[in-house]
Order: sequence, then C-alpha cells, then structure tokens
Amino acid sequence: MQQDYQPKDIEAAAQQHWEQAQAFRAKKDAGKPKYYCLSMFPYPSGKLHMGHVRNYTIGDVLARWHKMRGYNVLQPMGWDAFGLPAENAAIQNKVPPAAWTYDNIAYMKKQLKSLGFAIDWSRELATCKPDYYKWNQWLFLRMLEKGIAYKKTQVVNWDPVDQTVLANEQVIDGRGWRTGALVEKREIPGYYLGITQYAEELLADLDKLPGWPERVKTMQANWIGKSHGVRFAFTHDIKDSGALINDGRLWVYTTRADTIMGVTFVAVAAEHPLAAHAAKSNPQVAAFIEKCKHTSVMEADLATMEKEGVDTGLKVTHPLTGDQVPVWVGNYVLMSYGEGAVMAVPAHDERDFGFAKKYGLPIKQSVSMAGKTFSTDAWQEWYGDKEHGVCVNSDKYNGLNYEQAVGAIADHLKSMDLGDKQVQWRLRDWGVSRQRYWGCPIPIIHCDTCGSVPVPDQDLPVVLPEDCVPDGSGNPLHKREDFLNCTCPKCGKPAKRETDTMDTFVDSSWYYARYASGFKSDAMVDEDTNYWMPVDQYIGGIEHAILHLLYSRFWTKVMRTLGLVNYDEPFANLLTQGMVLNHIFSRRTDKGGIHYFAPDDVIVTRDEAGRIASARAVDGGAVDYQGIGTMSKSKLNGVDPQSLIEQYGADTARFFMMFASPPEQTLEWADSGVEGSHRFLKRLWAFGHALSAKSAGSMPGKLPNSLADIRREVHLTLKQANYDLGKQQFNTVASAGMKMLNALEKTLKDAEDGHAAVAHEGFSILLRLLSPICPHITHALWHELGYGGDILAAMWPEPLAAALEQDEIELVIQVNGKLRGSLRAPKDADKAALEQLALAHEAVQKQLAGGAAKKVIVVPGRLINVVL
RNA sequence: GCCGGGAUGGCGGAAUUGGUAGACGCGCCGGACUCAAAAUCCGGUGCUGGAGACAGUGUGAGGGUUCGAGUCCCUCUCCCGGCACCA
Repeated sequence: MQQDYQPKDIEAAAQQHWEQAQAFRAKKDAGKPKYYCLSMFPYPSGKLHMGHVRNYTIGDVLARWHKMRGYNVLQPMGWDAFGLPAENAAIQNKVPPAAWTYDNIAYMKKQLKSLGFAIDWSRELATCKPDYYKWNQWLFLRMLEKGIAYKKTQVVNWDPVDQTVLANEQVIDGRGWRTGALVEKREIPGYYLGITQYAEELLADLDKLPGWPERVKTMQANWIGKSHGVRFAFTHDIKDSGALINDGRLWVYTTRADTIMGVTFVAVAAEHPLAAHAAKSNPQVAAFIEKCKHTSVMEADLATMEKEGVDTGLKVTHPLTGDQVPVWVGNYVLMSYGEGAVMAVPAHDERDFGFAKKYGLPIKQSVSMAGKTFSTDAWQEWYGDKEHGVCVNSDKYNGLNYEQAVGAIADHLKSMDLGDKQVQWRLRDWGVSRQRYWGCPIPIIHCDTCGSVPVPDQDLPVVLPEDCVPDGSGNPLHKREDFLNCTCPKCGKPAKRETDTMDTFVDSSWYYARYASGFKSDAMVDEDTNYWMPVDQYIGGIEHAILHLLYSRFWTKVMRTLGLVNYDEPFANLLTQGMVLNHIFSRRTDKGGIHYFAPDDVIVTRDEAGRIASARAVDGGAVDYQGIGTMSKSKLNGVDPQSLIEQYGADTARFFMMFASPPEQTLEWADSGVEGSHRFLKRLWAFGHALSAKSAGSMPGKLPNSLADIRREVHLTLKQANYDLGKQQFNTVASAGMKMLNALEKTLKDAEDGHAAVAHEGFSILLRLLSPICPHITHALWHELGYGGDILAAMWPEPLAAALEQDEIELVIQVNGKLRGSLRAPKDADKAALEQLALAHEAVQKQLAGGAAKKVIVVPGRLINVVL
C-alpha cells in the first residue's frame, strides 16, 4: 500500500474500475426495489460551479447509499442545452451557440467524470439535439389538437434600437442592456399552453406529494392561487365608431364583492378599449397611455412602483346602486390579468385608498367592525379585514357578514344577468413563444392562404440550423432563407416557417421521462418510463421551487392525458438544495448596462464590522458591491471547483461540500475549511495503512472498558449517522466519520486483547459509512484491507445492540432549570430512586440550603430538575 | 410590494424535535518534534469576573407560555430565494 495519500492515482484507478465494470449501468430488475435518483441537469454554461458540485454530490450520496442498501438505482445526467447565455456568448465571441454549447458540454462532462459520480452515462441527453426536441414539437402539436396549446397576443419588452425582444434579465432600469434605449411594451402573437386547465388538479395533487418540502408545496399552492370571487359588469352606453364598446359592459372581478357598495371609481388598464376610446378626445389620457408603454412587465416592479392614473372623463353605471362611477386609467392594472379592469373601493383596499388620497377621489365606508372607528385620514389594518366586519351604508345588505353579503350580492347580480360567483386562479397560461434563435423551433408554417398550419408529424423534427451567429439585433433565423422557406402542408403553396422557438422550460419539463425510457427514435417515451418513474428522489436548487417544478408537473399530466405514461406526478420526493452564494461586484457601462466582475478580480475594503464597504477592480477603477447572491454565469461570481479538485482531489471536494452545511441551507461560499477535510482523508488513509499491518483476530467475549468504550462510540455514532442519513442531513454524517476515526485512532495505542478486532470492525463500518461521500478513497482502502469484494456491493452497516449496551448512564441535575451537576445511575433506576439520588447530591444540597424542594421533575435517561 | 425561507462563538455549523447550547471541523493560543520552517502530533479555546474551584451571562431585537425555550406563541429588524422572457 502507498504510504502517502495520493488522490489523483486513487481516484483515476477507482473511476477506471467502475467504468470497466459498468458499475452504474441501470437495468430493469424485478428482484429489487427501484430507486430513480435525479439531480436537475445543468445548463452548460462553461464550467461547473460549486452549486453543481453540491447538487450532484447530494444526488450521488443518495444514489450510492441506496445502492448499498439493495436498491436498483438509476442516476442519469444530461444537458439543459438551449438558452440565452449561448446567444450572449455568440454575440461576444462570434461563435455559433451550438459550437459553444457542445464545447461546454465536453468540458463539463470531463469535470463531472472527475468527481466520480455514479452516473449511467449511456443515458446522456442534450436538449439541443433534434432527436430530443423532436418530441417537444410532437407533444406541442398534440396539445394544439387538444386545445391545450393556443395562440394569442403576449406582451414583450421591445428594444426600439436593436429592433429585438428582450428578456426581463436584459432590461436594466427600464432600458435595453446593450443599447441603453428606453424599453417599450409591445403586443405580439405567441403560443400559450393551457396550464390553467390543470389548475385544480395541480393544486389538489400537492396532497399526493408527502415527500416534498412543505415550503415548496405552500409556494406552489400560493402561486396557483385559487380564489373565490364575483365577476360582474358595470354598464354604459359608450360608443366608438357607432358601436357600443364591449356591448356596453365593463367587466371586473373581485374577491371582495361585499364591499361593492363602497365602489367610488373603476380603474382600467392602459390597453383597455375604454382607455383607447378616451384617448381619442383627451390628450391627457393619450399621454398617460403613452407613458404606460414604458412601465415594466415584471410583477415585482409593478408592485413597488408609484401607482398613477388619469381620469378618462367617462362614467359607467354601478349595477346595484345605479350611481355614475368615474373610469380612471391606472398604471397598476394589467390588460393581461383578468378583465383588464378593476373596481376600486378606497375604504377597504389599501392600494385603492392610497390612490384615492393621491387624486382626491371619494372614500366611502361600506364595512364596519365593532369597537373600531373609521376615518379617511389614514389607512388602518382592519379596513381590509374580511373576517370580522359587517356591511354598512350598503342598503339592503347592511348587517351582513362577508359570506352572507357576497352570496346575496352575487345572487342579485345574477338575477340582472350582470354577474355571478366565479372561481379565479392567480396562475396564468404558460406563454412558450420566444423570439430567439437558440431554442426548439415551434413546428408551425405560415401560409398566406391557410394561415398558421401545424407541421405534419412525418416532417418532424423541424431542425434548427446550428451554424447561425446571433448579433443581438433580432432572430438570425429571419435571414436564413433555407430554414424560412417551405411549402404549405395544406395547399402546397410557398410558405414561411415560424421563427419563434420554445421557452427552455419546455425542454426541462420532461427530460426525466426520456432518461427513463429506451431513447427510441419513433416514440417520445416507451414502457420503461413506467418502470422507473416517478423519480424517487429529485434534487435541485430551491430557485426552481415554482416554475420548473410546476411546468414539469403540468407536462406530466398532459402526457398522462394523452396516454403516454401511467403516472400523475413526476417527482415523488424532492430535496431542495440551498443556493451557494458568493459576493457580486458590478459596474455600470456607459450605455446603462451592467458589467460584472469576478470576486477574484476585485479588492475590497471592509468596515469595522467586517462588512464590505467599498471595492476596486484590479484595473484600479471603483466597482459597486451588490451584496451576495446565487453563483451564476451572468454575474461572474461562480467558483470553479477545478482548482479544488486538482489540488486536493475529488473526495476532498465532495467531503468538504457535504461537511460545510446541511443540503437545504443557503451556503455562503468560503473555502477556508477545505484543508480540514483534506487532513481528515489523509488521516483516514494513514490509519488504514497502519491498521493493514495488524490482523483482526477474533472479538473477545468481554472487552476491557477502554475498548468497550471505543466500540460503543463507533456504534453509537453509526446509529446517529444512519438517523441523519434518513433526514438527508449529510454534514453530520461527515462529522460522524471524523468522530469514528478519532475514536478508532485510540486503538492503535492500545495493546489489550481485542484492540485489533475493535479497530477492524470499526474501520470497516467507517469505510462503508463514508463511501457514498468519498467513494474513491474508501474503494481503495476497502480493497487494500481485504474486507471482501467491492465496497459498492458491501452491506450497509447497522449498529449492534451488544456494542451499545452499558450498565450505567449519566444524568444531568438541574435546580430551577439551571445546570448544577451530574450523576451516574444504573440504567434501569426508577424515578423515585433518581429523585433520591438527586436530592442527596451535594450541588442540590448547596442550593437547597436546608430548605425543601417544591417539585422534582425526572426525565428518564436525561435529567432531573429540582424546583425550589 | 406579495409568496417562501433564514439568523446560534472569530468562521462553517451541531443540539435525537420542549430537556446538559456550542458536537464535528476551521481559525486562534500554548506545547512536542526540528538547526529552522513546513507537515504531523498533544493540550486549550463562547463572553465577563476569578490564580482556581466556581459564579454570572449567552442562540438577530423586544415581549410571552413553561419546572425548563435555540426549539412553541406575538411584535419587529436584517439577509437570501421566487415573482411568470436568466436557468
């Protein structure tokens, strides 16, 4: 055996052994329970970052642990290969996104292999390959047939200079990131997927997911956002070009129909027909609508921006009071949400209250609460409380509570054919059209005669040319005549292909099902998917808690509807990994964009509290400190694990990553503890080497106390580690390995009978316990020490009752809850005996000072609390 | 702004779910080995007071429940994730 720990050699040898043995090739096996362990596949951004190492080590620990416990394990890997960063790289380096992406995949695959993950590489896939995305297109066509996919207008960010659609990320303070031009909202046609058709099921089925974190289920439920309310209409006779606008109905939706008698105005979106009508004769309205074109489409911006509006001068009729109600245009009302119009009740809605105060609109109380006084001076929390109020100033509804009032009002509106109760969802349909090149083409052909025609199945896939180089101004597919020109499948006349591509969330919504099937060229999935699915353990970042996971659940339900799969939910158990964070530094460009700096390229100055006060780039110029955030390619704050792997080896990188913090917790990156992890593996290696010189001998029936203590420590630590593994708390499992080695090292100084037996028993436990976290070193040591066969095939260790036994236990003595001492007692001592022992204890006697105890609380096996 | 989560020594974190706060590791201090250094090994290390035994104090802030609170309840602060075109 080698004297020194040489991770490079050990790891290369172990990886070669696994490769030759095809140790991780997954096959169906009826004799074992299956375990499909899946980590979210990476976007091939260039290099792995620490978040990847964390994610995939967690997955690998779970996969290997289950394998050793007798499961038939599948752990695949692939590439989420379409996306915006490849186009950005193309703009910067003039390299086609495809070439850039394939290079990145090759490099990152090498990195993943060097980390020794137990992956079945025979199932590798990349979403940018036609044999994969063909099935995006195929399923999209099925959705069109079923009416799940449909076309309507969507609002996008438009850069007027580059003449291109911008992603939200490319809009910085309302301006285009490259041009600095003021971004406009623009309405263009696009395809939508009817996820709302599945809203009820997506909500209800959260109850079928006991293996998901509560926080994720709560977030999804809130996102889907089922609400009960009333949809109703104000009436009017406003005409445009001689015709009544919207048949004389202004529809709104409210969850607070009980406050309908407090309506003092109505607010409509800038794009609403009434607003457009008013703008024709009112320059103020026209100017305001123009201004609204530049408001953000992002909800976060919308919610925090100053609420502004303008009076259209138009009036509509309140359906219950008959009052004339003014119509305002509000920048906070979105045409794409609900009806594009809302009723405003300043007295009972905080936003409306602020708006009314700002513009001097009337505030009319219509709900009161016992013991509370209403005043229009300032908003009070109770104004918006629907649970405890009753209607006032509300005519025949006076005295009714929320539920009664909503019922009566809805009935009344229904009788007039002007409204009814309605269930409303916060969830919106999924807009999948992207005006970008590097994505899956939407399989549609535009014909002057026939309109939008689906590409026939036999013509799939619509293959994306891989040699385009985007330059930032529009979709390069527009210039590709060979792609663009085609014939209409219906009439045979010349036609044009759709150039929009699909949202990359489509690609990632079903890759897990593809891994699990035989990669057939004539079917999206095959029967194998029903063997492996659902994924038994899905692992990925908490940032995907809503969108990716919800889209995948939806996609699965569509596949089930189409009879492609027999399961409802894709992921049985979910582990949401905490983000790996790092400092973010940036500088504004002269165009108003943001240029990021890697933390390594920045010199920081800290204040007394140790916080970063200012920062300077290595070029000397000042940079802004943006705080800490997720490691990401775009922010340049990712840490490449490569130097870590090269310097210390994969096992150290893996061990440190697991040891640093529990998997679900956010982790601020710092490599200051890596040395310690490496030191531990060196000690492990040295101990194995020292131990290999000793033969185990047989375990004596009765061990001397010193050895019995060591053995108990090992088994007790194992018991705790197994418990922690069940909780998926790997940092304490790593600690347990350290504790075991600390205990076992004592046996080397012991010459008593049985010391080698205790050491070998303990070491074989330790190696198996550590093998999921650091598989290479444990593989080598297991082999060297001759514990039999391959450690992958070894049984997972369980603590022995005989090793845990002890006659006496230690109990803590408290006086008034404060720790005052401890005592040793027989393990089966009863409460009365323990109470007597405690009262006789000198520390208790001292506190009692001759007095008597008021009460004694005995917690068996733990403590005795004497209350004075 | 809304939804979800977090805060424990100088640092990462532990605490068997209401029962010894600080496991394990990093760092630091002291010692051994060495001509010296590195590596390695041994010991110490929440804070305050005390030579020490020990005492007081301590889990973001404030309040509460309890024999007992890091853990439960209320109020607040700061930080992180998501907010539908980053993935």
